[in-house]
Amino acid sequence: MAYAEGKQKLIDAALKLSAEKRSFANIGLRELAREAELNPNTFYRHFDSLDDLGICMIEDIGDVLSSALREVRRQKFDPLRVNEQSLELFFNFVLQYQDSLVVAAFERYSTSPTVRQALEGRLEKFAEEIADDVSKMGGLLVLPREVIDEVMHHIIHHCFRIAVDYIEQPQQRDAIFEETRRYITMLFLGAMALTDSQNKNAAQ
Amino acid sequence: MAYAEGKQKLIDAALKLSAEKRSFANIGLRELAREAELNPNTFYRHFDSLDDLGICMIEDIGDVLSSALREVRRQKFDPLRVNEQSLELFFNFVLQYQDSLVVAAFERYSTSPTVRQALEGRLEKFAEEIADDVSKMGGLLVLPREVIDEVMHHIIHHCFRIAVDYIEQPQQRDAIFEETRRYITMLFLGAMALTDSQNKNAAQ
DNA sequence: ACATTAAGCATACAAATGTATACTGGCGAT
DNA sequence: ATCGCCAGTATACATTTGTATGCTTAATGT
Repeated sequence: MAYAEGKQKLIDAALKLSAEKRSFANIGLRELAREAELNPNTFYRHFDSLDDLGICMIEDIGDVLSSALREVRRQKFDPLRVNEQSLELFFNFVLQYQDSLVVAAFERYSTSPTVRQALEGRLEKFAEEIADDVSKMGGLLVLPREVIDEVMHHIIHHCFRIAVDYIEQPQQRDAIFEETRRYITMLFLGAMALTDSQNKNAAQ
Repeated sequence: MAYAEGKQKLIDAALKLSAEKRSFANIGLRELAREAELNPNTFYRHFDSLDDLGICMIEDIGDVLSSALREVRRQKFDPLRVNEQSLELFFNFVLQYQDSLVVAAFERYSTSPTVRQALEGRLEKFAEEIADDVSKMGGLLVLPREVIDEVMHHIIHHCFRIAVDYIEQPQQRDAIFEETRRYITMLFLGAMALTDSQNKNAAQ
């Protein structure tokens, strides 16, 4: 069963306003109701508090991004030759879900610990999912799973950060694209070198 | 000439409240005056708007961190063997300037574009300063200056992000410390590998 | 067919907020 | 000695906010 009409309207309004104002924290209950074209008191029918709504919003965003990302990940992805194609997929994805991404990026440092926590969990899940893909297919990669996780963790955080820049600075998009590709290859190369040197040390 | 007493009080209050609430954006003028133990209207004597105060606050933070960091950077720093000592210095620095760091980390994604911009500028300056140090002393490092800049840029951003975690999750500090050390070595190793392979390609 | 419940509305009110106007004390320059 | 200015204050007011109470429907279960 989907959410009641009003509840969904309020969540949508929250997402929109959060993206606009770059903050969920200073949105008022009345402001929300206005945007959703509902009576202020209707809020109470669906939520206990603004925090409650915030968590619902994050979950909503998580679901949207999660299913969309699953689609993206069907594509081939060779981490050592990060090709234009897979990154283009990602950045298109970013542009398509602008609001969700901006809000997510922002709320990572947000006021409410509960909201932050909900978000952090989602992020780690993403990293794990992609690490799964990589480790399943990665022919060239001789990295242990834990290292892949570690690298993926860094990449996810990087991508989230620059996603906002990518959205808001259209004239810089090519540069960001290239920087990100370099970053990813750099990380994987570094991870291999580090793993290598540790193996040698252990063998001595 | 330093700021007038009241002005400084307001800036300090803003810093404190921002750190507490993890947001400068939803601090009210009256709330600010209350914290500074001043009459609400005194605000207008010193600032045109809350944004105006925000920029002053960022500059204040920047000055504090900048001079403190300069002290830290007097120490030796070998990027390939990131030793406990230099990282410890950094993390002690983080703990010492908690409020400033938390606010800075937070405002990077904040509401006001002007405040964000002011902050972004400061961050890049830090990265540059440290890159200077590294390139001056780095005996082992055969990296071109631009690559050092690039790596430093990533490191700075990483450090800012995890600084908040480091502050707020005391039981995780050792893990964060270790993760950061690995990250830095990984990045430098990767940068070297990447530069190498490009040189080879160019030589062919 | 009727009772119950969920979802929404209108009205109301105390509290807090931003801002305008007008006043006070101190300090430096003339 | 006093004039003007700077920092701070007091009072006032319209606006906005969160929330409480009670009313209307529409859907639902029995």
